[in-house]
Amino acid sequence: MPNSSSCFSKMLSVYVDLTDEEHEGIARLEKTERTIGRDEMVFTEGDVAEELYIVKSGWLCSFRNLEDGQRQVVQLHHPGDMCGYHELMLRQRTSSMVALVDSVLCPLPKSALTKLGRETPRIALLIEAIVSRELVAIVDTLQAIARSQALERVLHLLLFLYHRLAVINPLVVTTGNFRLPMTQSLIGDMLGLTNVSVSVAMKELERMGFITRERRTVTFIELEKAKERVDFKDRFQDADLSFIDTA
Amino acid sequence: MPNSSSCFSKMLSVYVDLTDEEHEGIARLEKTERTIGRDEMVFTEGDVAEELYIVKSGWLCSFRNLEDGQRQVVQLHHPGDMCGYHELMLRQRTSSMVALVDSVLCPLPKSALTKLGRETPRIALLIEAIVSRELVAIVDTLQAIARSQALERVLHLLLFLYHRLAVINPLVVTTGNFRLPMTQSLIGDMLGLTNVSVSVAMKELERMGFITRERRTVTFIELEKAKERVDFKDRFQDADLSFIDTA
DNA sequence: CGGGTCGTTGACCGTGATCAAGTAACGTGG
DNA sequence: CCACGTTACTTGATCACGGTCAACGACCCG
Repeated sequence: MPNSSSCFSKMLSVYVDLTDEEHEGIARLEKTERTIGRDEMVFTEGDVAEELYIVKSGWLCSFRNLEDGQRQVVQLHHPGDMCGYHELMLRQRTSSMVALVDSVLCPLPKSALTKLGRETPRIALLIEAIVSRELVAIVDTLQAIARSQALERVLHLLLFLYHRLAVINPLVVTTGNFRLPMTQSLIGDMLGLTNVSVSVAMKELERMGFITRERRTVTFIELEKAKERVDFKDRFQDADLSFIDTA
Repeated sequence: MPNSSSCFSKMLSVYVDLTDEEHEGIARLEKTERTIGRDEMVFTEGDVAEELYIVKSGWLCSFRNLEDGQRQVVQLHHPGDMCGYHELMLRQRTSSMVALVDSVLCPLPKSALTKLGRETPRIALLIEAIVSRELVAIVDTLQAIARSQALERVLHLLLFLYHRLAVINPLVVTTGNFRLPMTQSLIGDMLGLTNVSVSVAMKELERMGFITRERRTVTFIELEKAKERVDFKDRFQDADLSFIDTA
């Protein structure tokens, strides 16, 4: 399989030019594959955390089951993402991970990072940078939850997904639409809402002319107005990794 | 200044035994110091992000000013923390940072991480691990905000601070108390509440016998009951970094 | 055709926001 | 050391958003 077909390489290449050696290093990481069917669990809260994953294809979701029966969705994972690194320092999984659609993962042991650091230090740094950006994305979500109401929360999520998916699929930009394989309950569990308020919010977003919906496909009609409405910042732009080469 | 006095070394040593070489590597990072007075800004949203910091002493806080005049506190920084790394991959600061009390920082350029990766790869990995744990902490906050009410949110924050401060100051555990140099408005801005509900929540926590307050000092009376109440998980325990040495 | 999941709609209610007034603590200068 | 002004905290009244409960409708699959 040619290197160029690696989603992870593709994601990294958005930000730096990879050398042949680095391409090979990544290809080695993706040697093994694991196929996950829809609704299948990759791991469960409390499991011993030994691996990280690179998402080759599909959609996955990390979540926690709370004591009172509620659920908190922590993160969504798309092709090209690294995931499962929340427990890099911890013995046990702090969340469970489930596939929302049939997916393919490349598992790698935590120690692969040690190796990576020695052999291709630039990649190791890049991963560090990407983790830190993921942190910014989660803070964005936190802010949306803490400081805006249902409508804005839902709109923020849709905008985030639009921009995230556009990175690996330019079609999203040209058509303005993307598939959203999440139930409204799941969206609610991500945003601290109930399925009811998600339903109301999405209807209202449609009525206001921001989006249209067709089954599970969402189309943005007024992207710019939408971004303005929630003061959306695209963290996938504005990258600057020049520090990696100057040492 | 002897290496052992470095807060950062102390934090790292909690999890791995550092070699002399590694101690020296850290000491080099902390060569320069910058003193920050109370209420002084370290950097502001939109600034070009060129540095990271290690907190030598004090309390600092990262926050964002929202369009509508609200504020979102993103993170608190204590002695031994690394901070300012949210923008590792980004050109511009996504938040501002201010000192809550007189503080001392050690600034280091982003490129120091590149150097660190080459010279003391274990430390680089450790930093990576710590960043990922910070991510877990922020997810914990997100969960508290999204899925619990005012009383529980405030209690969660107090418990977090108790355990965080205990890492560097054993006195916190023996006395059960710590200083909280935050106004209730600031606490509200962290938890998505108003100063009013924070006030009510703290009064109620006192009435219920979880804590007592004396000025800005908080004392836990019923620590275990409190942890149970919010299902608090101490992320500063349960560390496992064995993967760092096996490569 | 029938069972199940998912989404929509409506009625009611509770938590916390908002507004406002009053109290306590702090810092500054006389 | 006190008088003053400022900031922080407390308390109460009102209101709105979203939760809860429930029923219904749409779509999917066997």
